[in-house]
Order: sequence, then structure tokens, then C-alpha cells
Amino acid sequence: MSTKERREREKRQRRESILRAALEVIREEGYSGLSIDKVAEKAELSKGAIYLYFESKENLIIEVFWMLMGELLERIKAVIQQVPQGDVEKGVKSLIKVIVDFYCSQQKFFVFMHHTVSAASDETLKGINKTAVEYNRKVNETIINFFKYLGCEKEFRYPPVETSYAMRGIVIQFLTAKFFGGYEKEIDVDMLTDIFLRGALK
Amino acid sequence: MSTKERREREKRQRRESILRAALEVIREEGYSGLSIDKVAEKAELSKGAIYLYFESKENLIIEVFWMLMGELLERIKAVIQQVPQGDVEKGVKSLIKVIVDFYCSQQKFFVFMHHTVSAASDETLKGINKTAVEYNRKVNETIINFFKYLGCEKEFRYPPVETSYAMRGIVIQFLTAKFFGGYEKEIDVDMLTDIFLRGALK
Amino acid sequence: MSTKERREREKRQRRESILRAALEVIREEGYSGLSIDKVAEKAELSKGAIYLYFESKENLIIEVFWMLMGELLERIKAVIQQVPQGDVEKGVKSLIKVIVDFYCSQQKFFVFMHHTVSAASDETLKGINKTAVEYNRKVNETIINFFKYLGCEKEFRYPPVETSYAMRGIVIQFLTAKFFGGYEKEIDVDMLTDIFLRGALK
Amino acid sequence: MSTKERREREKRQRRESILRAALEVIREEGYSGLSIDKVAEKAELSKGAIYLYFESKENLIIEVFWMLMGELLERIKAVIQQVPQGDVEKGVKSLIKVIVDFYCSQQKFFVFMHHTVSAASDETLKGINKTAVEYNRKVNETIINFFKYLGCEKEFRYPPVETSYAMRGIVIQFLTAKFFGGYEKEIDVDMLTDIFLRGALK
DNA sequence: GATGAATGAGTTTTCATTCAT
DNA sequence: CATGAATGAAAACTCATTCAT
Repeated sequence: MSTKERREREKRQRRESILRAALEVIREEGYSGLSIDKVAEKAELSKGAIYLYFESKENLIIEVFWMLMGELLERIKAVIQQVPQGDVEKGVKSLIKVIVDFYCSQQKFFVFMHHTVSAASDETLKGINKTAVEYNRKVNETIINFFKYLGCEKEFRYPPVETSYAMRGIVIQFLTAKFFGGYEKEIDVDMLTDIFLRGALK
Repeated sequence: MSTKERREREKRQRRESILRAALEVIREEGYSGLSIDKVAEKAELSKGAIYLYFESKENLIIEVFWMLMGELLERIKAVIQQVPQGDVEKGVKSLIKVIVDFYCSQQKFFVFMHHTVSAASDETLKGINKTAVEYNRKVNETIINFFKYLGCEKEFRYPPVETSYAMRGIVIQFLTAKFFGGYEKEIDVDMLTDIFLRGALK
Repeated sequence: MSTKERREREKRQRRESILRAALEVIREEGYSGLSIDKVAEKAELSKGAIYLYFESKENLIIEVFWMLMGELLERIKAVIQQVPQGDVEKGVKSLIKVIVDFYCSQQKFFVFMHHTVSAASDETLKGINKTAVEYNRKVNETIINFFKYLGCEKEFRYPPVETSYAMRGIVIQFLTAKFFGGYEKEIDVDMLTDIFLRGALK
Repeated sequence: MSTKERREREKRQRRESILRAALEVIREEGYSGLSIDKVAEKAELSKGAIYLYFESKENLIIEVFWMLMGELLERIKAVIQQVPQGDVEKGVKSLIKVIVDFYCSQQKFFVFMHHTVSAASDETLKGINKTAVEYNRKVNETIINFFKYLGCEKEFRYPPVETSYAMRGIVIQFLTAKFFGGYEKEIDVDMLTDIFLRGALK
């Protein structure tokens, strides 16, 4: 059955390359510039072919979203390898830095995620909504694992989920301010870390 | 001149009613479902009539945005009347509560604002971009004035703008979690206040 | 019945002022920029009022057309006063010059006439078509009268109508070339006169 | 590669058939009646399909224009084959005849060209303006080549460009008179030739 | 599997004309 | 007479999706 296997593999690769193409389009033209035509062109495929791999544009967008999230989560996990267990401040600082860097390096994706999550609330798009919930859960899980690894999980005043939200909130807000709000300074990771840890730790 | 006055008044009312209609559409169909057709239908006017009151769809959206923001800022200012100067904790708690309540009462508007602000990043929409920046400035200004009123402005470890962002971030994140992220608990304003103040105060 | 008379006079004046306003709009924005709104604004009247004086936009345009043509014909007639009978070359030169000057001074009207006459051929607009025919007849009549006045009418090789067309054709072509065709030289009235007279005279 | 070739051919044919459809619409409804809807209907295609072949309505119009002009210029060139070098009168007569016949066979196109060239003067339509200038240049070039072929180029009193304009003017004026001005006689090509040559030759 | 031509409902916007006041 | 708010049909253009090849 090696033929079948090869086919499956090729199919996966094609999917991936379409997702990459979509990403590229978003990077170049923004979320509202994303059209199947452009994706097809970028992927060097026909419009019709896209629909062999994805049910609809909506679907494609969701998968792009997941691909990106996957990358961010990977990066967060990778940081764990590099920070020593026990050093909470250094650890959290690294965590915040990787998030800030990730989004800064891909500003368009940040916007895109905002859009995706926002669009997700349409009652008509229950499917997408699940995406948002699931995404949220995974990010929290990853961050909480991080806290556990650092050994500070028990030292927070509030439950891990809420603590995770607090941290994410502070970070995301500064990113939003930077990208949309005219905040022109560099984001000061030390400050963010300080505010968060003071607020969250016992 | 009562005729002229009456006309002016009616005109203002019409404008307002169109804005309300647009809001209603957003409430029912989400931001992406907002079309001039639907607004016209909801406002019980012809498509053309909309353009007697608003230059373009973009313009209409911006004005809806500002109407909402105006309401929120009004509410924040109103809180000042009700909290005693000096009681920082109580004051911040009230501030956070009013923001949480406002957004909770109009969930769709929350999404809508996200979209409006996000859409603003499209290079093509310089006009809207100004809106986002301006909005951001105004919110900060209002919050900072609040801090001043409470008398805690000087007691923060970081500059007022950054402090304002930290607070907003924490609040917005919990709202996002509630609306899109499957966070099902009531938002605990006391907790938010506590995290923020511990993090921000010297 | 002086009241009635006054009314009639006022009505005529209003009509005239609307026509002038329309003209002004054409001068500023070109034929395709002509809208009832703009005419009303320029005439300092309401949109509705225009329709008290003119049945339709089409009608208004036709009347503007006639007003212009009337002016041109007046100018041509005026030239007769200034050239001595008998001097054919000088006379024709003056005639051509006045036409060239008129159109050059009002380039937009030239375009406008082209448009009006062209649009006139729509089978649906028999009314306008009559305008074109009538206009044509009048211009020829005026020119032929001019020839008669100069005393050269009998010296042409071909009938006066055809001779008139030949002259008009040469002039109009150079104007067209100047306005649309990239012909950048000054129009050489002497040359036009020379070509025409050599071609037309016995 | 026969599939690819076939596709290319079909594409060309489709384009052509859309252009023909547009022409047909102009023929039936005049320039101002030309809408994409009608073209689509006439071409038995959907509105969207038109945009697969032409970038915009403006573009489509320009191409129709060029298609027609191409045909006229072809016909003029073809006449060269049929007239003997050296016989100026016969040659010019043939030239004028082919122009008269062409426009007479396609009266609506005459109007259309007037419109296209006129519309070109709108400051907003720089793109079309180029078309008018370019068109003008090509027609002159073709006519001047014709003169050269006949060997009479040096015998004109005025430069070739001006001479060409004079001829075109006389011809176009009679066509205009015929189409819009109520001139009901047959156009007498001999007369036009005579007037032109007497006027133009030394 | 892959293509890409075709669809058609949808979008925003304009403007001559009407009519209640 | 005069107003100007309202209409509504029409315009150009877009794009996710389908389907014959």
C-alpha cells in the first residue's frame, strides 16, 4: 500500500503549501485582501484545486489560524528548554518576550487573529466559534504548563486560568496599542513582567 | 424660525435612527453582515436615503463606533461622581465594573470595536486608522483622569499611559475570554482590581 | 395686468439664471459632471424648483445648448457689422476667427456640444434630434447670409450649403485636434481661410 | 499542446465576441445606453464573465474603439493596393470614399467615436485621453502615408499634418451633417475631393 | 485529480425625479 | 411658488463557489 501512503503524504504537503500560500497573502495584503484567487495564484494551483483540499474559504482560514497558533505554542514550549526551572522572573520574562516577538514579527497575523476570533462570534458560524474556544484553552494550557515548569504555579493568588488571562491581557493590550493605537515606544518586557508578577504572585 | 429648527431636529433624529439601525444590524448579523441594504431596511428608509446622512459606509461605521465609545466614556465619567476621592481600591473597582458591564450589555459591540480597530490597520484606510488612534488616546485620557481624580496617579510604578494599558489589558482579556474563549464564570471584578493594583502600585 | 407681466418676467429671469448656472457647472465640471443637484446649488435654488422651470434634465440641456448657439450666432452676426462688404478674404478670415475664438474661449462647451449632438442620435430622443437638425440649419443659414453679405455667394463652385459645410468642417476639425487630439500649435486662421477659399471659390 | 492552443483560441474568440456584443449594444442603444449588464446579456454571458476578459468598462470601451479604428485603417491601407501611384485625384477620391463608406455603414460607431474622443477630455480620464491622441496620430499617419504613396506630399501648400486635418474635417463635417444635421443628399465624394485638392494643392 | 471559465448574488454608490409640507 | 427629504432603479464591480472538460 505504499502508493496509498505516498498519496496521503502528497495530499498533506499540498494542504500545507496552500496554507502557507494563504499566510503569505495575508502577510502581503492583510486579512481583507485574502481571496481564493490570490491564494491559488500564490500556491501555483488553480482555484478549483483549493476546493479539493478545503471545504470553503472559512475552513481554510480556520486552518491557517491553527497553523499559526501551533507555531506560537511551539515557540513557547521551546522556551521551556532554555530557561532554568525555578527562576520565575526570568522564565516569565522569556515567556512574555517570545509572545511579543512572535506577534511583532508577524503583525499582520495579529490583526488576522483579531479578525478571525471576532468573526467567530457570528451565530451562523458555530464551527469557527469552537475554534476560538479551543484556541483559548490550548494557549492557557501551554502557559499554565509553563508556570508549572517554573514551579510558581502554587504561588499565585488566583487560579492558574485566571492568572494566565491576566498575563495574556497585559501583553496583548500593549501589542494592540502598538499596532493600532499609536503607541510608539518599544514594548518594555521587563515592565510587563514586573506588573504581572507583582499583581499575580502572593 | 421654528420650521428650520424642527427640520434640524428631525435631521438629527434621522441620523441617530440610522446609527441605531446600523447597531441593530451589527447586533443581529455581526460586523461582516453589515451592509447598507440591511441598514436601510432596518431604518425603514431607502438605500439612497442613507447617503443623505452619511457620506459612505466607512463613515457610517466610524460614527457608529464613536457613538458607542461616547457612551462608554460617558459612563466612565459618570462613575467619578459616585466614588469618593481618595478611595483608590473602590474607585478602580467601580471603573472596571462599568467597563465590564458596558461590554457585557452589548457583546456584539465589543466584537464590532475589535473589528473596527483591527480593520483600521489596512494601509488603505488611513481615515479609519486615525479613528483607532484617537479612540485609544481618548480612552487612556479618560482613565488617567480617573486615576488623577482618585489621587493615585503618582503612586504607580510606571507612567500613567502604561498603567492604563495594563488595566485595560486585564479587563479586555477577560471579556474576550468570556465572549469568545469559553470562559464561563462571572468576571470577578474584585480579582481584576486586586491583580491590577498590586501590579501597578508602588 | 401688470402683476401677470411681472410674474412672466420673473419667470423668464429665473429660467435664464438656471441656464447660466448649468453652464457654469459644465464649465467647471464638464458635461458628465452636470447634475441637477449641482445646478440647483449653483442657482441657489432647490432641486425641486428646477423642475418648475424645466420638464427634465434633458430639456434643460437642450436649452443650454440653444443659449450657447444663440451666443455664437450673435457673435457671427456681429462680425458682419465690422467687415467691409466685398472683401471676401478678410470677411471669411474674420468669420473663421470668431468661431475659433468662441470655442477656444469655452472649450468645455465644445465638448458639451459634441456630447449633446452625439447623444441626439438615440432613437429614443427624437426631441433632441430635432435640436441638432435645427441647429445645423441655423448655423448654415447664418454663414450663408454672411457669404451673401460679402457678395461672394455666387462665386463658389458648389451650392452654399455644401460650401458652408466645407468651411465648418475645416474649422471644427482643427478645434477637435486642438482639444482632444494633441494638436498643440495655435490654430492658423490665415491658413484655414486660404485652404477653404482656394477649395471653394471658382 | 493542442489543448492549450485551443483554450487560447477560445479565449480570443470570447474576447472578440464580447467586443462584438458591445458594438451591437451601441448600435441599438447608443453610447449612453452601453452598460455591462447589456453587454453581458447580448454576449450571453454573466456580468462577472465580462470582467474575466476586460479589466473595466472603460477598458472595454477603449478596445471597442480600437477594434473599429483598426478596421477603418485596414480599409484605408487596402485602398492603396487598388489605386495607381501618381494619380492624385483618383487616389484621394478613393480615400475619401472609403472613409465615407465606412462611417455610413456603421452610423452608430461614428457617434460612438465622437463620444469616446469627447469623453476623453474629462480630466479624470487620462487613460482614455491618450487613446484619443493616439488615435488621431494614427489616422494622420495613415493618411499622410497615403499622400506619400500618391506622390503628392510635396505638392501641398501646407504641412502634411495640417493638410490631413483639412481633408478629414471636410469629410467628417458632411458625415455629421448627414447623421445629425438633416443633410439628406448623398455625400458627393467628387465634390469633397475637388474642394480639398483645390484648397490644399499649390 | 486538476483546471479555470463561468456564474450570480452581492456590494457600494449615484442621481433624476417626485411629493408632502 | 418653493423646498429638500425621500425614492428606487440603475450603475460598475467582486468573489466564493461550481462544474464540464
